[in-house]
Amino acid sequence: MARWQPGTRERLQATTLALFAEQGFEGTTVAEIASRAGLTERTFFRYFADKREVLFAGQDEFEATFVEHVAAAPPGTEPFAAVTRAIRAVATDFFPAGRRAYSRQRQTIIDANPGLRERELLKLSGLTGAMATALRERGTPEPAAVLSAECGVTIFRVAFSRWVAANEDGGMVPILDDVVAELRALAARAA
Amino acid sequence: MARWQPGTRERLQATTLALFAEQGFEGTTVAEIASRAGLTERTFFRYFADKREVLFAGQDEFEATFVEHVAAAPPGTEPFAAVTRAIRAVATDFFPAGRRAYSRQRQTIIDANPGLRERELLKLSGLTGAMATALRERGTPEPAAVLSAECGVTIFRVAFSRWVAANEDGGMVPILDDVVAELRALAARAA
DNA sequence: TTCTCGATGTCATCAACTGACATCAGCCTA
DNA sequence: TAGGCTGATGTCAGTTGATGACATCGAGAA
Repeated sequence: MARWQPGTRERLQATTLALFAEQGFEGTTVAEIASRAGLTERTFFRYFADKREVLFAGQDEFEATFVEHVAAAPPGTEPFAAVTRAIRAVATDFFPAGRRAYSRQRQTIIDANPGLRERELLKLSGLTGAMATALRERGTPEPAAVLSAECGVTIFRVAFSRWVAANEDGGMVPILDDVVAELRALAARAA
Repeated sequence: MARWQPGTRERLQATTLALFAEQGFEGTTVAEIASRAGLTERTFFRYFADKREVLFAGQDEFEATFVEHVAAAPPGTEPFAAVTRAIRAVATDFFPAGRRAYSRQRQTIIDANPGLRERELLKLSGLTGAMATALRERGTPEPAAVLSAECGVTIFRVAFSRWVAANEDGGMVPILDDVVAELRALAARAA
C-alpha cells in the first residue's frame, strides 16, 4: 500500500479553490487548506510558493502556448497580426464555451481580493514579456515588439472579462474579434 | 517643545527609500526602518498600509492629474486623443529632465523585486480604471473607454521605461510622442 | 536483506501585520 | 490657571504566511 495518497498537488488545488469560494481568500488560512487536504502546512508550501500561487498554476503552459503561436506565424506577418492570431488560437484552445463557468468562478475569487489581482497582473506582465521576446526573435524591432505584445495582452484581457461577464454562452473568439476591430478603429480615429 | 518630531511621514519615506536602495526590499525589515526613523513598527503601519506602499505614496495625486486632464479635453475630442493629451500633460508636470535620477533610483528598486512590481502593476491598473471612468463620463461608450485607457497606460509605461533607461537627459515628452506614433502605425499596418 | 531515495511530517523561527489599551504634551475652556 | 480632551505615538500580545533543518518511513533498487 502506498504510503501517501497520490495526486497531492491536485488535491491541494481543489481544496484551495473550494475554500476560497466559500470563505474568501483572506478568510482561509493555509493551515486550514492543508488540513482539509489531509496534509501539513509545510507540504502546501512545497507545492506552491505562496498562498496566491495556487490559483495561477498552469500559467506556464498558457504562456508557452501564446509564445508558440507567435513564433509559428508565417514569416513576414506583421507583429500585431501575429499577436492577434496567437490570442485567437489560445482563446479557442483554453476558453471554449464549456469552460466559462469555471473561469467565472475563478475570476470572481480573484476580483474580490487586491492581492490576487496583483498576482494576476504580474502573470499577465510575464506573458507580455514572453510575447515581446518571441516577436523580437522573429525580427520585430523595439518598441514595436513591446507595444504589440502589450496591446495583445490588453485585448486578451478586455475580451476575457467581457466573455466571463456575458449572458449568452459561447466561445471567446467572436468577442475577441470585436475588441480587435474596436482597438484598430480607435487608433485610426485619433487626431 | 513639541512632544514628537514633525514630518513623520516624510521621515519614514526617506528612510525607507534609503534602506531599500542600500539593502534591497527583502533585506530591510519594517522594524529597521522604524527604528532608524526614530519610531516604532506600529507607527509605520499607521502611516502605510504595508511595507510596499511607501514607494507608492502620492499615487492618488498622480492619478487625479490624469483624470483631470482627460475630463478637461475639449468636447468632441476622440477618446484616444484625450488620453494621449493627458499623458503628455502629466509627463510634463511630473517627469521633467531634473526628476530622472530620482525616478531611476525608485524604478531600480521596484524592478528588483516581484512584490513591488506587483504593487506597481496594481496601481497602474487603478489608473487605467480611473481614466476609463473619466472617459465614460464624457460619453465614450464601452469598450472604447477601457481600450483607450489601457492603451494610454501602456504608452505611458513604455515611454517611461525608455525615458528612465535613456542616456541623454531630457524630458519624457519626445519619447512619448514617438511611442504614440509607433502604436498608431502598428495598428494601422496590421492585416 | 539491506540501502537509498523521495515525499511528507515535525519543530523552531522570523517578519509582516493587527487590535486593544496606555501615555502624555499641548490646546481648549471654564 | 486647573482640569479635561485630543491626537500622535508607544507597548504588548497575538495571528498568519513563509522558510530552514532535520526526522520519518514505505517502496523499489542492489
